[in-house]
Amino acid sequence: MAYRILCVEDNPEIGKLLSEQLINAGHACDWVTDGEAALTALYRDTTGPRYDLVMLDLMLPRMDGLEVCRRLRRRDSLTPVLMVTAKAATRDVVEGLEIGADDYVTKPFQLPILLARVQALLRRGQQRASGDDDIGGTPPLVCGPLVIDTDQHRVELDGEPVQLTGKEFALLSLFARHPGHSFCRGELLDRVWGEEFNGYDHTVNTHINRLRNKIEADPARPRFIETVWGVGYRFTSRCDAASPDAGVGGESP
Amino acid sequence: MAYRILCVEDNPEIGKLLSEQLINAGHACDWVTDGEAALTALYRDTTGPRYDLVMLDLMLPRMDGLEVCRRLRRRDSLTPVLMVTAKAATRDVVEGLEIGADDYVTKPFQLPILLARVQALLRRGQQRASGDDDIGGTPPLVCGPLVIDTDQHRVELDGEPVQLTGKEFALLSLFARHPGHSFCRGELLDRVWGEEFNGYDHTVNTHINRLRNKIEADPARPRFIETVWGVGYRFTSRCDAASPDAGVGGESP
DNA sequence: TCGTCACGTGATGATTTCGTGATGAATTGC
DNA sequence: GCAATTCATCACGAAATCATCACGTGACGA
Repeated sequence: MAYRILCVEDNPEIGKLLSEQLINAGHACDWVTDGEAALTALYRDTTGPRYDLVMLDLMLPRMDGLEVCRRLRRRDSLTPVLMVTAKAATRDVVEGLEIGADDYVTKPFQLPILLARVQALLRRGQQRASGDDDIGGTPPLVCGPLVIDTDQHRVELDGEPVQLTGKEFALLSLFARHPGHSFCRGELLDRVWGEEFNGYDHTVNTHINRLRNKIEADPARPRFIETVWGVGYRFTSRCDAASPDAGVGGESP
Repeated sequence: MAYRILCVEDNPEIGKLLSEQLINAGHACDWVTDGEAALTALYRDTTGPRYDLVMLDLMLPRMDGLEVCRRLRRRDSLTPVLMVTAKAATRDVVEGLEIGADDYVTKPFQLPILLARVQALLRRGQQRASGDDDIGGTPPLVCGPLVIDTDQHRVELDGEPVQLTGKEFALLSLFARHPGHSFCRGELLDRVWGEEFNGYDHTVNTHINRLRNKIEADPARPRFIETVWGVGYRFTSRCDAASPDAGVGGESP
């Protein structure tokens, strides 16, 4: 799938090579040659992040790459930054990473490695980007036997499709994006129903109940959605208890 | 900021070095020495993701590091993986990243760089957990073998989850946030039960008792929650007092 | 118009947690 | 040593919390 990448590189040979390769890999790549142009490009659109990844050289005309990164991070801590530079000293690498880079590659680089690192960053960044309202292009979320495709609004359990209603799907995908986090009922109402909804907390119970009946082998002993007493509910990524003796009424406290 | 890290490394020198350094940096680090143990540790019976980061050597006994990563990714696309290995060939790096690693460091490594990369991954992973919304953000509280995660409303002892009730959890996390401080019963009632509660002081006793039964190996000789005679209770300040045998360490009998 | 479906609410029974009293053990002060 | 506190531990009923079912409503399409 196509991602938007900003390449900041003053060396024309390297810049040309990189943008060609990135476009070749199927991405949309803009290439600028100095720090101020980089910031301009990054902030051109205020409605959302303009790029899914920034490749940043450090020694740049008009504004240092570190400074670009610093300013970017001041406004946007999400867009992944990959520093590509000749500065290979230990303290340079550490400084770059501490300022907010997500990865750091020193020149001369192996092109395949650089591209693989780009892919890894895009993959990771994309998962993060899937907020509560899902935009297209998000890869499915895999949680053990559960596959949740927010894009297609589809859920599979052990390869079998599961039919969920709107609220059930919204609940499950919220849970799956925050495995382990304990949500209280009010929080769930806010995030799934919307803050303007004012109904009863125990509406959540009913929906959790219906959801469990669809995805749990034994709804009384839920494997995915646990009850946190006095708090709310929590999604589990306890994937290993796949099927050894699921459903057998053994009592092992 | 304390995070939970799993270090998979069969070389005892490097494993020791890494886990020491990570603990030194304030994290909770478990160290295993082969691939199967890694998977076991990752998917031990538990709720939620067990670790915030996995450091993975590739050449391992019993199961290849790549295979570990592959299997992990089959069930969990979120936990960040940092490969640390001597395999430095371009195709190795590319393969590792493609399989699902988020970063790849070759041996011999510069320790400061490695630690900076760990920090960068944790930072990114934390945002991933919080996403565009503001969920999460509170790293777990680590007191030696005790890990208290307010976010997930979860407690681990020596890596094993401990089931606590609401009051028990509130008590323990209050204690853990003030190690060494002696709380009298009235103070505990005020801060855990609320000032409007008017019950008996010795209600606290019962809850401390129940709590000890769950987290102390020998409740009669408490390691965490000490009794201060005539005053109240105190959480041990020697948080690093790991249990002698059930530690994070490798397999040194 | 009717049937179907998703959803919210109420009611009921089951489960878990909580507070209290009672009793025995540990500690302190004399 | 001995009495007086103070604490640990256990059991039990009350209260809080949760699971489950049934029903009514409104939306939507046949």
